[in-house]
Amino acid sequence: MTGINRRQLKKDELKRDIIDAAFEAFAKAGYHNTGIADIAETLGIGHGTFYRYFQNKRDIIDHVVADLASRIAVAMSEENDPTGARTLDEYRHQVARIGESLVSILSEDPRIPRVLLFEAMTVDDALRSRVSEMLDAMASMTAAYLHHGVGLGYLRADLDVEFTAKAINGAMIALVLQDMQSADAAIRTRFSEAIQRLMYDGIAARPGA
Amino acid sequence: MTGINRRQLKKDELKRDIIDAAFEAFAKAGYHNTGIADIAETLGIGHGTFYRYFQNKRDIIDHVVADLASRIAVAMSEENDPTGARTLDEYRHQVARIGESLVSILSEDPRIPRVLLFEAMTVDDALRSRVSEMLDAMASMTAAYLHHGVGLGYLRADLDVEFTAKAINGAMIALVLQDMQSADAAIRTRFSEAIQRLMYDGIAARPGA
Amino acid sequence: MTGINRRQLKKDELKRDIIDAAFEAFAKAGYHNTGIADIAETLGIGHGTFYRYFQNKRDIIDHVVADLASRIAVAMSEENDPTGARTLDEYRHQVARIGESLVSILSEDPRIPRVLLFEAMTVDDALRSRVSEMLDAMASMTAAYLHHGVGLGYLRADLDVEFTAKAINGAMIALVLQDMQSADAAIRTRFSEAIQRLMYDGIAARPGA
Amino acid sequence: MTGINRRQLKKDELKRDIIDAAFEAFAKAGYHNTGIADIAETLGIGHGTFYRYFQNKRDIIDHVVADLASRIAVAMSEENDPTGARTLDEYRHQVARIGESLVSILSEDPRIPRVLLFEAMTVDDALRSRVSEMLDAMASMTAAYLHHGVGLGYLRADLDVEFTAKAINGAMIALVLQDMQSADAAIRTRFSEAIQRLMYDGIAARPGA
DNA sequence: CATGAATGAGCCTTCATTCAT
DNA sequence: TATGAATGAAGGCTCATTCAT
Repeated sequence: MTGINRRQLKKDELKRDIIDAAFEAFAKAGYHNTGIADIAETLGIGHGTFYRYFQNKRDIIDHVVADLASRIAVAMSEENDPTGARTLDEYRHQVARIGESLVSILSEDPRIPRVLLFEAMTVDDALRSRVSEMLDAMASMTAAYLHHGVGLGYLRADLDVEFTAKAINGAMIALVLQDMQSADAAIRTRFSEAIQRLMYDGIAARPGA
Repeated sequence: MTGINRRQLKKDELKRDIIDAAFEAFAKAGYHNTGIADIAETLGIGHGTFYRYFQNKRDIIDHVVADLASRIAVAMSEENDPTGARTLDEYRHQVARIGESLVSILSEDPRIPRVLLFEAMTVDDALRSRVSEMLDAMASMTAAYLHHGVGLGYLRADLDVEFTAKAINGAMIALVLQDMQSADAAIRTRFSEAIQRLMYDGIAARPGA
Repeated sequence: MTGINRRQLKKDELKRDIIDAAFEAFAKAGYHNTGIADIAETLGIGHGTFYRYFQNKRDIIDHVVADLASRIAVAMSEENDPTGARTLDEYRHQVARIGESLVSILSEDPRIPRVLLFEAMTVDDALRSRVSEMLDAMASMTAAYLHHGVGLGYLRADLDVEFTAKAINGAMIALVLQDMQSADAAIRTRFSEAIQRLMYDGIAARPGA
Repeated sequence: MTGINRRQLKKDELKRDIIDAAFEAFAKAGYHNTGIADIAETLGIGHGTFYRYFQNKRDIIDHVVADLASRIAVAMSEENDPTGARTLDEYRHQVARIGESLVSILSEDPRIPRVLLFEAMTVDDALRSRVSEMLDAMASMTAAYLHHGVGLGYLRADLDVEFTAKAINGAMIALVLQDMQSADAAIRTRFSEAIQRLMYDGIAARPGA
C-alpha cells in the first residue's frame, strides 16, 4: 500500500522535477534551442524517461505554462477582493497591494516573464492564445478593481474601465520586463510609484493643486 | 560603370527582397519554423543564393530587425520635435500625434510586433538587447516630450519623467498588441483615448471637477 | 503439491494466453509493428511479465510459429493414412478429404497464413527455414499420397511424385491465400474443384473422352 | 544545356542506384531491419541525400516494388500473344514458353521473390494490395492462354479457366520459391515439367493410355 | 512472481551550410 | 554569380530489455 503510494509520490515528484528543469532550460536557452536530452541530462535521467511523463516536446511547454498559470491564478485569488475598501486611501492601498502582487508574481523570478512572454509566444497559435488569455485575466482583475472604485465614487464616473485596465496592465508588464533585466529594488519602487501617480494624479499640472 | 551600378542595384534589390520575404516568413511561421529554403522558394531563387547575400540564418533576422529599426527611427525622427508646442492644448495634441505615430509604426502591420516583440526575443541575448534598446529609444522619446511638458509647466513639476515614460510606453505597447489581435479601429480609438485620459486626468475622481 | 501444480497450471495458461495474444497482434499489425507492450496490454498484464515467460521478442514469434506448427501437425496426423483406399474412387475421395483438410488448417483462420506465410518470413533466416520446412512437410504428405496412388496403379507410373506434390501444394496455398482475402465458400469450392480436376483430368481435351 | 542534361542524368542515375541499393538491402536484411543509413552507406552517400530523392522510407519500398512491377510488366508484354498457336503442339510450346517466362521473371534473381512475396507483404495494406494485384495480373495472363486454348479446342470445354489459372499460378510460384532456395537448374526443369505434365495429362493413370 | 519505471540504442527525418558546376 | 546537389550534425521519438520493489 504504502509502497504504491511512495512510488506514486516519486513519480509525481519526478514529473514536477521535469517541469521545473524544462522551465529552467526554456528560460535559459529558449524553447527551440532546448532538446529533450538537455532536460533529461540536467536531471540525470535517461531521455527516454522523459517520454514516460510527457507525450512530446510540445506537451512539456504546455505543462510549464499551465504550471505558471496555476501559480499565477493562486496568487491572484489570494488577493482578489475588490470590495474590501472603505475609504479612498484604503482603496489606493488595496489597489497598490494587488498591483504589487500581480507584478511580483511575474517578477519574482525573471525566468517567468522570459518563458511566458517570449518563449511561449513563439511555439504556436494555441499557446499564444493561452498566454494571451492569462494576460487578459490579469487585465480583467485590474478592471474589476477599477469598476469597484468607480462604484464607490473614488474613481471618475466616466472612466473607460476596460481599456484603462488594459493600459495599466501594459504599464505593469513594462515594469515586469524592466525588472527582468535589472532586478533593482529601487528602480522597481520608482517604476511602481510612477505608475500609481500616473493612475491617480495623471501627469498634468493642476491649476488648483 | 552604369553596368556595374545596375548590377549593384539589382543586388541591392534582391537583398531587400530577401529581407522582406524573411520578415514575411518569420511573421507567419516564426523564426525557428522557417527554413532558408522556404524564404528562397518564396522568391523563386535557389537557396544557395541566399548565402551570397547573408552569412547565415542568424544574419537575416538581424537584418530584418535592423530594417524595422530603421523604419521606426525614420518615422520617429519625422515627428520628433518636443519643443514645438505653445499651449497646453497644442502640447496635448502634439503628444497625442506623436503617440499615435509611435503606435502606428508598430501597429501598421501586425507582422511587425509579431517579429519584433516575439520572434526576435527568442533568438539570442544579442538580439533581445537590440530590441530592448529600440523600446528604450521609444521610451526616451516619450520621456523627452514629458520633459519638455514639465519645462513648459504643462506637466507636474515632480513628474518622474523617465519611469512615467516607461509606463506610458508599456500602455502603448499593450495597445499595439491589442491591435495585432483585433485590428478594430473603434477599439483602437477607445484604447488610445483611455491612455490619454489616464495620462492627463488620471483615474481618480476630482473633488473639484 | 497441488498448490505447485495449480501454480504451474496458471503459468502454463498465461504462457498460452501470451502466445495467443501475440499471434493475434502479429496477424493484425505485423510482427515488426507490434510491441511487447501491445501484447501485454491486451492481456492486462505488465509488460515486464512477458519476459518471465519468453526470453525476448524473437522468442515469442518462435513460439507462435511452433504453436501453429503443432496445430498443423496434429491436424495432419489425424488424417494421415495414405494406405486406406481400396478403389480409385475411394482414393480420390480420400485425397480430396486430406487436401481439404490441409487447406482448412491454414484457411480456417485468415490470421494463420498472414502470420505464417508473411510475417514469419521477414524475421530471419532461421524462422524462414522453419516455415519452409512446414510447407515441405505438407508437400511430403501430398507426395506420400501420390506415391501410394502410383503403387495402387491409380496414378500414372511415371509420375514425378515429389515435384508434382510440390506443384499441387503450391496450388493449395494459392487457394489458402485466395481464401484469406475473400473467405467466400462458393469461391473456395470452385477453386478446390478446379485443383482436383486439374489433378485427375488435366486441362487437355481428350480425343477419346 | 548539356550541363543541365548531364546533371539530370546523374540525378536519374543516383535515383536508380538508390532504388537498387534499397532493393538489395531489403532482400538481404528485410525492409524492417534496413535503415536509411544502411542504404546510403552502401552507396557511399550521406543519408541526407536519400531524402532528396525519396520522401521517406515508405516511399522507397514503393519505388522498389514499382520497379519490379514494371520489369515484370515489360517481360509479360513481350510474350503476350495468346492467339499465336496453330496446333496443339504449338500451343503447348507457347504456353510452356510463356510459363517459363513468367517464372523466370521472378526466379531470375532470388531477391525478387524475397522482396515481392515476403517483405512487401509486411509493410502495410496498400503495398499488400499492390503485390496481390501483380499476382492477379499474372493469373489473368495465364487465364487468357487457357481461354484461348479452350476456344481452339485444345483444352477441355468445361475448364474452369479462371480458377485453374489461379491453381497453375500457385504451382508456378511454388516453383519460384523452390528456385529461390536452391537455384538448381535440374530441379527447376523437373519442377517445370511436373507442372506441365500435371496440366496436360493430369496425374491419373489412363485406362487407354 | 509480477510489475512498471528507467534506460539508451537506434531510427527517421530536417535543415543550415558548403561547394562544384 | 546563381544554383541546387550533397552533407551530416542534431534532434525527436520508440521500444526492447533490465531490474529494483
